Amino acid sequence: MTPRNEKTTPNRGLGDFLCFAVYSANLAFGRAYKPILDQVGLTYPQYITIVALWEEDSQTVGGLGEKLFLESNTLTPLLKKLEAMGYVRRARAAADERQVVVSLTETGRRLREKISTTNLVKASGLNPEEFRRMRKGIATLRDNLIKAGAESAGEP
Amino acid sequence: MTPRNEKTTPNRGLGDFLCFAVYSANLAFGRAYKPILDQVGLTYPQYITIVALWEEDSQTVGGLGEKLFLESNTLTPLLKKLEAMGYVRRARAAADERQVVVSLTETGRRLREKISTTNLVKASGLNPEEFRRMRKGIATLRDNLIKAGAESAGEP
DNA sequence: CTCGATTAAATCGTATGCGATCTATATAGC
DNA sequence: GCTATATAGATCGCATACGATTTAATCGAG
Repeated sequence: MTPRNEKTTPNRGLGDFLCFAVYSANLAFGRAYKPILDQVGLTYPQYITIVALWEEDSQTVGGLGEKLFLESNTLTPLLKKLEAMGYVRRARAAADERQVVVSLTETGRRLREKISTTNLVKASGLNPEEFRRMRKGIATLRDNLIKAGAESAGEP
Repeated sequence: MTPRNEKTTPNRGLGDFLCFAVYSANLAFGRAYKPILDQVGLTYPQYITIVALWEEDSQTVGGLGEKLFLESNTLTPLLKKLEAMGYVRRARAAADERQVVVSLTETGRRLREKISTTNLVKASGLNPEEFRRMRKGIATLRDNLIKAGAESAGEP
């Protein structure tokens, strides 16, 4: 019934999967950052959250989630840990008591000078131009995936 | 003491971080795969593990871990779930009882025909040539990060 | 003004990652 | 052949992700 069957499902290995390249590169980044972040007691996702707050302080949990592509179920526990460490404050918004505004403490702001990632940029092995192209390409890929998901979910 | 202080820590936002592009793209891939994998009851890491077994069946836990960049502490529970679902078998190697060999069941092999990722390739928005370049670029980036980590850890 | 619908966080359960440790097996020296 | 060491998985605890639900506050139609 199915002669020449092998051709229907070509023998693609892990190395042929773009998703695996991204998956494994993400693990590698987390491991590369670890020795640096250990010095200030941050995990990798906590660090990314701090970076978002350096860029714009005093954001709501929802606003932070939009930028980080995370929901409150992930962010709330993470932010509580950052608060317990003294890097951020969490306060209900006066205008809308449903919202929680997250702000950096002075200690949180000072982390910026304590965390140097220049070694990591070197470790990437990319020159500034390659670095920029790669970053843009991956961000576009991400946005394409999100857009396609939104379209197939809701109305096209 | 530190005049012109702003220049020492330039205002880089999330969008300037290659690591964040990779981090968020990885989340996006997991979400894009979800509706497809839900049909066969697999999670995204479980799927990647199955792909590794399609490429080469009957691997030890350690061998699988090398290809997936994962340790036994992550793989063992995942493989037990795949075994409970009937997609793989786990058996101690006769030659060396310390090793556990993981093999696909017939059901596990048949998943290959049931999971179609052509829609996802389209969703990436990349033509075959761009797709290939992106995949290679990210894999190289990953390998550079791993190499740099190994060098700074052990002897240079 | 009031009640149903909506929205923002938080909570809960499950599944990864991963450091640290444990157990069982295999190997090396003597 | 016996013991010390090394190796392969497994176990445990903690920190994300995330679907589903809950709680509390706001909004809106009447």
